[in-house]
Amino acid sequence: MAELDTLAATDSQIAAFRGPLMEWYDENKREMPWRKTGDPYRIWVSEIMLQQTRVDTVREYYRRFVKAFPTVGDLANAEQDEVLKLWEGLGYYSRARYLHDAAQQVVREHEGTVPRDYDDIRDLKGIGPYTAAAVLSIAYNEPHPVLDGNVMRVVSRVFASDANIKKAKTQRHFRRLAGELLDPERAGDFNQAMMELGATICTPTSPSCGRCPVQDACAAYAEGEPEQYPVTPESKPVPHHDIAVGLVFDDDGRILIQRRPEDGLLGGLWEFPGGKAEEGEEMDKACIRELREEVGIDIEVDAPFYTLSHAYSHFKITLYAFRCRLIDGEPTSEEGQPIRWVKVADLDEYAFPRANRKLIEELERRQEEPSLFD
DNA sequence: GAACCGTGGTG
DNA sequence: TCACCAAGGTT
Repeated sequence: MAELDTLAATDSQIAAFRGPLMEWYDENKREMPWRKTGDPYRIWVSEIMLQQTRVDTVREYYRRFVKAFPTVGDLANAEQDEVLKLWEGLGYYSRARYLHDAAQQVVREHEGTVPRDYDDIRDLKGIGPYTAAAVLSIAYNEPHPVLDGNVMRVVSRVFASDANIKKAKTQRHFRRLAGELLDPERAGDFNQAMMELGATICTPTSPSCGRCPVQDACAAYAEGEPEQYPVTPESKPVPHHDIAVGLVFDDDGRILIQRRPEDGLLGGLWEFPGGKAEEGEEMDKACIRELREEVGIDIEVDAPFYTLSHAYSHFKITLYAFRCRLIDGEPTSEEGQPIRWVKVADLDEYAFPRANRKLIEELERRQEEPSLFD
């Protein structure tokens, strides 16, 4: 096994890689909405949405987003609530907040033009090494190699490197190797070709080496077991929490919602108030306690409403929702966490997390069938 | 360096 | 069913 520091692309390897990859890409590239434009702003939007998110998931979100905000200026002038509503369901909501902030920064500091300089674009919130290289290469054809999960897998196989891809040192060398393979004349196409190869041919399990255009340049293929690359460390156990939330109705049939703090999990989204149950605590008691602590009201639990399981990025929950009535107190808006009474029909105007959306769907279902509302 | 940050598809 | 993981970035 070669050491990372001595690993390098040979001339023959580059020759067997660059040309065949580009030919394959020209013949096989998939159609994507953001490939119909040369607008650096739209390419930027697409790359933010594509972070840790599949192409097929992004397509529709992208279309709606650039229709609502055709230019950097339009996005900069938008309200955060409007941006988050368009991001609802896509996940990693800090991406939307950062993109919104960065658009205002581009208007303020760059006259509304996406920077072409690496350090300048890296200064924008939400743009790291990958996105900077992606936008610069695709929008401006600047020769920066991208290193995403696909490229990491391709590089680890081409060079048969068993280095841990979670380590910064490994990524530094893999980025260098990707740069050695890069076609400097067609940087944007080359980067997209690398990612598309990883997504469609050089897949994590059972790669299609028989259809691979760079088979002859691949050391892992020569070894016979490309699936053993890349090497990743074993994952840790995922924690589980029980969550109690209250569907609190007032006398007019409106329901109480609260916006989450800007930072952290689901930041800036609206939700039904509630929180984590304590060890051994009954869920209805947890609901009463949380509503007292979070919004300063006394409520009575009418009935269990719905229970669901949900997985977040690094923990899992079981969510217990209860139908509640306001007994005493006026809901108080904590700092940065405004509350609002909303008609069920108007809940669609707000951005909610998925788990809450499931509750809303159930609410709407039972409103159409009042008999289901015990 | 490592924890944190969503969601849906996949085998 | 459930662990894995996808065009990563921030703190």
